Amino acid sequence: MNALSVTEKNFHNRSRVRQSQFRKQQLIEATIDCIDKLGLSQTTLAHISKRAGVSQGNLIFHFRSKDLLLQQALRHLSEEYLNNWKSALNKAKNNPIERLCALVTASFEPAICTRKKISVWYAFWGEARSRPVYMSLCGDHDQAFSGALRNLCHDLGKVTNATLSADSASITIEAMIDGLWQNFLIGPAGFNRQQAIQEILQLVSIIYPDESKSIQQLANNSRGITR
Amino acid sequence: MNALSVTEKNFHNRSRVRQSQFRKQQLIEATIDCIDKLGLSQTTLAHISKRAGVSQGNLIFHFRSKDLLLQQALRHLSEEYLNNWKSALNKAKNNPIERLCALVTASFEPAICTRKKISVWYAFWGEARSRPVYMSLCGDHDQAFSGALRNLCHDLGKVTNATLSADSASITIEAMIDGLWQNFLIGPAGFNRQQAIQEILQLVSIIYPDESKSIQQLANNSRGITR
DNA sequence: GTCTATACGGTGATAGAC
DNA sequence: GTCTATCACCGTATAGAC
Repeated sequence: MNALSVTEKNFHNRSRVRQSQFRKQQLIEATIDCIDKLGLSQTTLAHISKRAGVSQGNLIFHFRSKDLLLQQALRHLSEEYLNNWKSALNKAKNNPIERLCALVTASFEPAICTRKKISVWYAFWGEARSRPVYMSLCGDHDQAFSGALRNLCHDLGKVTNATLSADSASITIEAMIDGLWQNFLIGPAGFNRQQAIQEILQLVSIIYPDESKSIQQLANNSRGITR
Repeated sequence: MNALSVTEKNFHNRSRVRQSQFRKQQLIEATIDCIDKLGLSQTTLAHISKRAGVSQGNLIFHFRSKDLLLQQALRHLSEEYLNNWKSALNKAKNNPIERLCALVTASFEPAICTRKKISVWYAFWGEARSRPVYMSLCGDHDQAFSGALRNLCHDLGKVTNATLSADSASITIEAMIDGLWQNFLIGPAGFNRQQAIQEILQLVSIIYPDESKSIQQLANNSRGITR
C-alpha cells in the first residue's frame, strides 16, 4: 500500500462517511417529524421510512435497530441545544449581564424553540424514567446548562445587587425557561418567542434590579434582530 | 313497579356502580404505575392487567378499549390536580397574599407532586400534539389554574406594590411552577418539595416585595405542616 | 364481572437480490 | 446502500364459558 492509495482511500472514505452522515441526518429529521405528529408510542419504522421516502430495511441498515434510531434522534436534539447556547455565549461580550441574557435568550431562538422540537423533547422526557439512556442524554445537556447558568449568577452576584442568592437565581431562571417552553406546547394559543424572551428578561430584571436598564437595551436589540 | 322496588333497585344499582367505580380506580392506578415504569410506548394491556392482578379481557370490559383507559387515567390525574388546588384555595383565608401562596404551593403537595405522577404527566404531554383528546384534557386543567392565578395577581396588584404587571406575574409564577416540576423528573438528585416551595415563595416575594414578611411567615407555617 | 382462548393486524428485524 | 419479500412475534380486541 503506497502513499497515494492511502490518500485516495481516505478521500473516498471521508466522502462516503459524509454522505452516510447526511443520509442519517435526513432520517433523523423524519423520525423527529413522526414523534411530533404521532407521538412516541405510534412512531413506527413504517411511518418513519414512508416519511423519509426510503425503505424500512434502509432504516435498520443505518441505525441497526429502532431503539438506536430513537437514541440518535434524542442525541441530535441534545447536541443542537448544547451547541446553540454555547455559541450564543461565545458571541456575547464579556460583560456578565450580557452573557447571562445571551444564555437565557438562547433557549428561545428559532432554531431551537419550535413547537415540534419541544413536543419531541417532552415525548422523550415522558419515557426518561423507563429508559436510562434517555435520562442520561437529557441529563447531560441539562447539567452543562445549569452549570453555566449557575456560574454566571455567581459572577453577577459579585458585581451587582441581587434580590436572590446566586443559587436561587439560577434555579429560578432555569425553571422559568423550562416553564415557558411548556407554554409553547400546551399554553395559550398566541404565545410566542418574543413574549417568552420579554418575560424571562423581566424576571432577570427583578432579580438584578440595578441592571434593568441595560437588560432593557439588550431586549430592544434582540427584538430588532429576531424580527 | 312500586315505590319500594324502585328504591331497592336504586340501592343495588348504586352499590354496583360504586364497586365498579372502585375497580376502575384500581385499574387506573395500575395503568399510571405502568406508564411511569415503562413509558407510554411500552404500556400494554398485558402489563397493566398483570400489575392489577386481573385478566386482559377484564380491562377491556371496564374501559371498552386501551385508548379510553389511557384517557381515563389522564382524566384522573387532571381532576385530582384540579380538586387539590381548588380545595387549597377554599381552605385559605381571604387575604389575597395568603390565597396566592396557597394556590402556588398546592402544586407541590405530596398527593400531587410525586416523581411517578409527574413522569406520567410528561408522558401524556409528549403525545398531546398527536392526540387532541389529551391536549384538551391537559388544556382544561391548565386554563382553570391559569385563570385563578391571573385573578389573584390582579387582585394583589391593587393592594400592594408589584415589580411585575399582573399578567407578567401570573405567567412568571406559573412558568416557575411548571419548571420546578421538571426538576423532579430530570433535575438534580436532591431536589425536593420543600426546596421547590421555598424557591417559588422567594419568587413571589421579589414580585411583591412589600409582602415578603408575611410570605416568610406562611413559608414557616407550611414547613411545619409538611414535615 | 371475570376468565380463557383465539382471531387479526401490525411491528421490528432478517435474508438476499440488485 | 437500497430495495423487496418474508418471518416470528406481540399487540388489541372479540367470543363465549362460567
